Amino acid sequence: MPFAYGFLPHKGYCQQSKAPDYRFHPRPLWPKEYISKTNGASPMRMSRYFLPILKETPSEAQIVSHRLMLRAGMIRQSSAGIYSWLPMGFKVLRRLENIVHEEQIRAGHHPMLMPTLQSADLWRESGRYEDYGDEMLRITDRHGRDMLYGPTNEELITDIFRNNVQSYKDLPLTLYHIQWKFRDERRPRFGVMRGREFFMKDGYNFDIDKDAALHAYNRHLVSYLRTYERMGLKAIPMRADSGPIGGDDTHEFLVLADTGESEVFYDSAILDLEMGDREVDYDSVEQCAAIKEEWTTPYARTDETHDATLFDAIPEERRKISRGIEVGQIFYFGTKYSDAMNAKVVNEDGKLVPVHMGSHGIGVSRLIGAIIEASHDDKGIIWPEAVTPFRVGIVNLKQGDAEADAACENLYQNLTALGLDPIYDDRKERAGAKFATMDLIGVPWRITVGPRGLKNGVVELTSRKTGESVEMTPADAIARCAEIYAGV
RNA sequence: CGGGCUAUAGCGCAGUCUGGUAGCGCGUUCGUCUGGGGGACGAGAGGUCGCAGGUUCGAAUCCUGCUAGCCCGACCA
Repeated sequence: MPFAYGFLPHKGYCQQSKAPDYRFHPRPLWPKEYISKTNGASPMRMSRYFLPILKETPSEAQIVSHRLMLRAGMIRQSSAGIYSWLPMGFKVLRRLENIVHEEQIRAGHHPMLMPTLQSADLWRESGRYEDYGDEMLRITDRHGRDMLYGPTNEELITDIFRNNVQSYKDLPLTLYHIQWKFRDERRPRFGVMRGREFFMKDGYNFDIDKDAALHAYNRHLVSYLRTYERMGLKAIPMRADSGPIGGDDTHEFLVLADTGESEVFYDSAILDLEMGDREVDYDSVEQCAAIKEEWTTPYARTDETHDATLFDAIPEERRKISRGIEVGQIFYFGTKYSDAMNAKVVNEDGKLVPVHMGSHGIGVSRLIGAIIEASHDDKGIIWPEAVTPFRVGIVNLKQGDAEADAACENLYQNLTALGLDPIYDDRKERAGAKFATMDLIGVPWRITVGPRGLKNGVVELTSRKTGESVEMTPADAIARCAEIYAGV
C-alpha cells in the first residue's frame, strides 16, 4: 500500500479535477490568529507593521523590480544572490505559492516536500554529480560525506519512486513540491530574478509509456497557463532547449518585459488567447492536447530555437520581437533517469519496464520580479489583484481627528471581516507621505478618508492602476471592493 | 570565469590626490507651527571610515595582503 498517506487520494485525477476542493490550503497565508480584531494589535495597521520603505534607491539595484522590492521593504540582501523576505515580500511569496498549489491540486498533482540537502550518491548514479559543474553547491558533512544543496530534484524523486512503486496500477502519478533551491550562479543579479537561492515549484510525472507521459506534459502546460493567468500575467509557452535536465520535448513560459534576459520572437495572435474560466477536465487526453495545440500553434520561440524561415511566414504586422523573462519550463525526457537509476514497474503483461518521466518548474520567487517588471509605474509597484499583499489601502488624511479616525477604524474592521485584507495607514504622517507609500507598495485600491469628505458623508475610492478616483459612502466603497475581489 | 569598479551613519553621497583625529542630504528622535501628493523651523541621537598588517609623532587618507559587493561580457530558472 504505497500511497496510504492520510489525506492524499490514492489515485484518480478525476474527482479532484472536476470538483477542486478549495478548503484544502496547503499552506495558509497566515493563521487566523494573525488577524486580531479585538486589541488593535493587527499587523495590518501600518504603525505596527514592519515595512521599512526607502525614499532613495540602494545603489546595487539596477533593474526596476529589484529597486522597487528593496524600496517597498519586501526584501533585503543577505549575501550575493541570497535574500531575506521581509513581511510584505513574504506575503506576496505565500500568495503566489498558494495559487500554484491550488492549480496543481486542481490538475490532480500531489504536494509533498523534499529536503534542500541531498546526498551526492544519487547524483553519481545519474551521472549528474560530475556534469552539473560549479553551479552545484557541494557540502561535506562532519563524517566527510558528500552532500549538496539541491538545484533540482529528479534524482531524489526517482529514488523515492523506485523504492515505493512497483506496479503500473499506481500510475499515472505526479508529485511536486515547492521548496528552496540553490544554484551557485557565477554572477547573480537583478535581485530575486536571478538569485542563487530561489523558491521553486518542481514537479515530476511518472507514466507507463510515452503517450501517457505526453498527456502529463500537456496537462502541465494547461495547468501552467491557468496559473500564470490567475496571477495577472501573460506568459507565453515557447519551444525551448532542454539544457542540463535533458530530454526531447520542452516548452518554457515567458513573460514579456523589456528587461527580460531572452530575446523572443512571436506571432502577436498568441496574445489574444485566453484560458478564461473554461472548464478543464485534466483527465481528458483530447482536451489537454487541444489546448496545447491551441497555444503552441502560433509561432513563439526564444532566440535559442528561433527559426527565421518560419517566422518570416507570419504576416508582417503580426511578427513581434521583444524580450521575455522565463518563469517556468516543462520537460518530457522519457526514460533518461529511470534507465540510469533503474526505476521500473511491472506492466499489464507482467514485464518490467522503465517509467516515462517529465519534470516541470515554476520559479515562484522569480515570478515576483517578473510581475513587478510587467506591472509598475514611476511611483512604484502596481499589484494585480490576485497577488497583492494587501487588497485595499486605507489612508487617513488627518490622524487624530475623531471623525476620520472612527471612519477609518470602521472601514478597517469591515474590510477585515470581509477578508479584504486591508492595510490601514494610521501613522501620524502627512497626506502626501501616505499617498506616496501606498503608491510605492502597490496596493490596487485605496480608500482615502478625510474630514473634508466626511462632512459630505463620502470617502474616495482610487484605482492604483488608472489613478481614477470616485467619491462614495464608506458602505459603498466596501461593497465596491468586495465586488472587485469577488472572483479573485 | 575574463574585463571594469566600489566599500565612510539605516539609505544616497562628499572627504582620500596634498596624512592632523569625520561631514552633507534623506531617514530617525524630541518640540513648535502645519495638515488632501514625501511641509517648515529649532534641538538631538547615530560612524572602531570593510578586515588584517605595515609606514608615521599622527592614517578614512600612503603601502601590502585579504574579504565582500556591484557593473559589462560569456553562462543560466
